[in-house]
Amino acid sequence: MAHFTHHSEENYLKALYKLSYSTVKKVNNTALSQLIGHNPATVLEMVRKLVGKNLVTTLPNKSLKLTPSGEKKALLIIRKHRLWEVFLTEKLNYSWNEVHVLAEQLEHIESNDLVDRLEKYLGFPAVDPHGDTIPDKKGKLKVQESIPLENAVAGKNYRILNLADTNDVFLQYLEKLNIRPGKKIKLVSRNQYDNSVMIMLLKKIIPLSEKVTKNILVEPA
Amino acid sequence: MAHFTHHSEENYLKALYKLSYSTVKKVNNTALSQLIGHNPATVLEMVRKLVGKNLVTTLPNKSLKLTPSGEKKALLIIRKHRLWEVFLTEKLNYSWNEVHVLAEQLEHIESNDLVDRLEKYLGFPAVDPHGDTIPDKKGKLKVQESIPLENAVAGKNYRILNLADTNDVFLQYLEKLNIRPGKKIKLVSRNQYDNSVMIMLLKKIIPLSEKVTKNILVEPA
DNA sequence: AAAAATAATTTGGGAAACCAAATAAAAATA
DNA sequence: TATTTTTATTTGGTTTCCCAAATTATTTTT
Repeated sequence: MAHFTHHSEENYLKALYKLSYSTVKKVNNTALSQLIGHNPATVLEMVRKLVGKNLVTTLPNKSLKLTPSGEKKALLIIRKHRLWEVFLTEKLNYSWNEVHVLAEQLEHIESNDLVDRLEKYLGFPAVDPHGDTIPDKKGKLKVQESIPLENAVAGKNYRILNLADTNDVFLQYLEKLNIRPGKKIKLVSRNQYDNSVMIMLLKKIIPLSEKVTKNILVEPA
Repeated sequence: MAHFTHHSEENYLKALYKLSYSTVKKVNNTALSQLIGHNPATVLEMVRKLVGKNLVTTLPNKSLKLTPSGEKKALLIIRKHRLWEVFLTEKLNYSWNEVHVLAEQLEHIESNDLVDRLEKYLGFPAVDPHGDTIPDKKGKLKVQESIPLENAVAGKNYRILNLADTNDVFLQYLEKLNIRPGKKIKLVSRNQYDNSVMIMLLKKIIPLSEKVTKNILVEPA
């Protein structure tokens, strides 16, 4: 039986992925045990199973690493998690700090097609409510370099990277507002009615229309 | 740990609920084993556990019955199942005959709040895509008085409520004819020879065999 | 009622995920 | 380097949900 094996297995993969990008000096059995809150013996057992499935490798110094296929699996789970989080906040009005627990359950629903449809339904969001980028259906995570300000998250800080429209009027308009690549801003709020936003730049609040936010590329800062 | 115990348990409750409203003469261990596809020994074990939790009782003649609290639990699972089915068809464009498998997974997500919000988001639908009524958040199911189209009266208007056969071929046949729960039809005439009927749907006359009319449930409209 | 058929129950296992406690190995420190 | 501390591994459990095969009711049929 397929059972809910995958449930546990997926949690291990996700944890290993997290650790690999965390500040933990060494991703070993102890670190993994602590993160997922299971006994080291249990963790060892599971890791061996994952090694057997070619999802994880243990380096000579005993630190753990996802194989390419393991990493892909992890990213596909993270994709599900983040898309469900978007759904919960955007459609069901959950606040962004209460969605995590629910998404932990939803991420284990077995159907890639379902998540692909969900993504489409949500309008292909670039980031989840926490501002983390969402891997694509192949498990590729775009390096977070640039997202349109349109898809940015209220309350977060950003650095302006690029302007996607070379129209002169547009550029001069931004210039007057002191908006240009390199500047640091905070997305204060978004108006659901017309998708305009308020940003804060150098202590000043500035309103920007949807058309403008579509053409300002930023990165989290 | 709470684990996924509930997952299996919930399936048993749901199965018992289904059986109690089916045409099965006696809801006993054998019937339950066959419906859920598990070994009789396994089923006996689970039933005993459920009896211990006061969710099921065994009558002196060994037939099984849900207690009030067991039935409520069952109905709350069915509520989740049906609301998720509505979501999948209405929002993610699944066709109504492919949502069942996915809803089987989604119905086990633990959060009543989530389903309540989902219900609100979907506009408090009365029925799922198959035409089955959705229990309310207290586990109450409104009774719908439906009659098979077979027994309907020529010349009267009806609304299709439900389809009594889940056979795929049957469902696809109806799908092609645009016949599904919610549609309004008129019974134009009945052929005494073979008990076939003519119905009118959207100005078009459609013939239906006796076998088909036995499995289409309608209410006067 | 006796035989046959059917249903319920018991018995002995199995796999998956867990754990605590003991031991072995490795790393850090004195 | 010797000692201590930390980490990895082994060993011997546990629980949950599942199975097949044997046994014991219980019903049905003859």
